[in-house]
Amino acid sequence: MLLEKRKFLERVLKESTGMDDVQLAEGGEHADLATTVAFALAKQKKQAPVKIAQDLVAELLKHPDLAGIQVEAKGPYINFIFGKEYVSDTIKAAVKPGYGSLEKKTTRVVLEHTSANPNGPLHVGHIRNSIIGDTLARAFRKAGYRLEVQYYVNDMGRQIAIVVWGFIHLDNTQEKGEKEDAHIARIYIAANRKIEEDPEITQQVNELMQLVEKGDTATVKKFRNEVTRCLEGFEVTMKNLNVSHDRFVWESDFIRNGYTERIINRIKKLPQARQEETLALDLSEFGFENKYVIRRSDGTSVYAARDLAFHAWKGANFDRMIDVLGADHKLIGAQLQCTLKLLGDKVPEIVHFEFVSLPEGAMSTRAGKFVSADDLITEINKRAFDEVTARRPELDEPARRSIARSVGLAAVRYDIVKVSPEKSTVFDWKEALDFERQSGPYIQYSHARACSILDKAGPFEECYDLETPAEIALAKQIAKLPMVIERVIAELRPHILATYSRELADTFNSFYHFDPVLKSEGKVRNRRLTLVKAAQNTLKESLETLGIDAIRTM
RNA sequence: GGGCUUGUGGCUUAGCUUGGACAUAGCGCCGGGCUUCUAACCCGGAUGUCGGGGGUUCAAAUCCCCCCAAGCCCGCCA
Repeated sequence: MLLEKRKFLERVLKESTGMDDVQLAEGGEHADLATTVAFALAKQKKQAPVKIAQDLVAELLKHPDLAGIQVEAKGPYINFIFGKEYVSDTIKAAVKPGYGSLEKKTTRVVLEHTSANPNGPLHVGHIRNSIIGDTLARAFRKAGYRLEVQYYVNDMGRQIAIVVWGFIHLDNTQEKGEKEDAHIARIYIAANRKIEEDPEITQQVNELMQLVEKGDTATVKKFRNEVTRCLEGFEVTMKNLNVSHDRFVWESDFIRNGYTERIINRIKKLPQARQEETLALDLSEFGFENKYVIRRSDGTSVYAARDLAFHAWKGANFDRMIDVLGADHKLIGAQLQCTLKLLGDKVPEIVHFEFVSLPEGAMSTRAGKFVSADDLITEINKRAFDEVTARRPELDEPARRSIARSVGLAAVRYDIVKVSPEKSTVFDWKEALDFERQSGPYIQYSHARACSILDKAGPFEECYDLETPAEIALAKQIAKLPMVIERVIAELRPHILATYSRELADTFNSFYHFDPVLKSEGKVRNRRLTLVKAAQNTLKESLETLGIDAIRTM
């Protein structure tokens, strides 16, 4: 497909020009691939770029391996346009199940995402992490990697101590039908109010934290109990979002199993270590101004120490580590990477995403200012159900509910994954509830249309020779999927797949409009049905990699 | 104060890592299209000093410098 063709042309061009960078790029409407290498050569050879392009094309035309590829110079640009064989090879590959998967690799990858503090329900900021992380996970599996997805449970933080304090000292009755994580948030918010009124409580919270550090059985049990309840709530939310983890790793385990002590001992030996009352690292030579504290003066470890232990453990068990973290972790992430490098350990690749805020400002669990993921899902399912009911009144209620669930999920996931991670966003109800173009449901709809055609068609003989502009445009869009998967992995940017899937749906809808399938006859009908099958399969593979249900009807 | 990220038509957004052919698309706006494979659709039109200024280059939304604005970060918190 395009991926192979690109690699092939890159090699041929390198041989022909002697250039290291052959500047091969997508040619837009001019070509399938194009190069501007003539400009660079112009300087070297002191000739006009147009002439160089012409000469290079003349040379390339003699190349035996380039048969079937149209090569032409358009001014200084050299365009490559692939012929029938490329199109038919694409369709042959794309009708097969699993299209877009890359070859199996032996690399073991561990990917960590979400890892929200268990002090309240997941909100629309947390699920940006979940959805970016889960989409990356799906892309890694599609790209042939061996992958384990982990959730790092922060079970010894101050926030959890505040929750536990609240459960001991405040009215902690759970309201009827109240979800575990919502219950915990309510107590957490109330406890924080009390602390504001009475600063003495902070002392009691500190005592709870010290008891946990010491491993006091009763207190540890209380912490574990509340955290477990909160995680149960998270798992319901994540299941509703098609997000899953293979393993939950508990922070406090890294104290108990001695890993934290072990890494602290290794850190002590670093030349950057400064042991005074505290153990800290001086990373100023790497541009970090403040000292990086590893152990408090009272001998207890800080979060950073446990996090280092966690990553040392991951590094020993996996070839590649990927963390999906909010932009607020940029500094500590960089300090962590720096320290692991000094220790000679494997360093994680960190994907940072910028914040999601509300129109009225930043979200805060403590202040109770957030839109929970559960509320979003409830609202969107309601909206989707109304929409399905209006469009498909003939379907029974369970069928409409099922479609609505998939459509709602598609809207939420796509709305979040389509934006580049480095962009901060403001949560907007109107946009989140939109099912029109540039939405997940739009892509699902194209897929459902393709399924509908195939269902009505009955058996047909596959035919791979395409003719019309709309057919060929669709085939060439289909050809890009493997390259898109590779780019998502290389750049760790899942929104690339979101953009691609939307463009694929656009191209399919244009084809659908211009080239009738079921009404055409003979060979034309067969080749269009084959193309529809290829498009349907490519849409399905793309949607599933985005974690969106490829429903057959809607 | 220092650091990181962002700034693209009224709103949202792709492209920026790898400079190159008329800057991507949606919403909204204007005009068309359902007795025809699902109109959650399609076709056409209007709308842009790519935050501002300077520089590098044959060529800058893309690279460099300065400035402005927004978000985030700078704890013996996690």
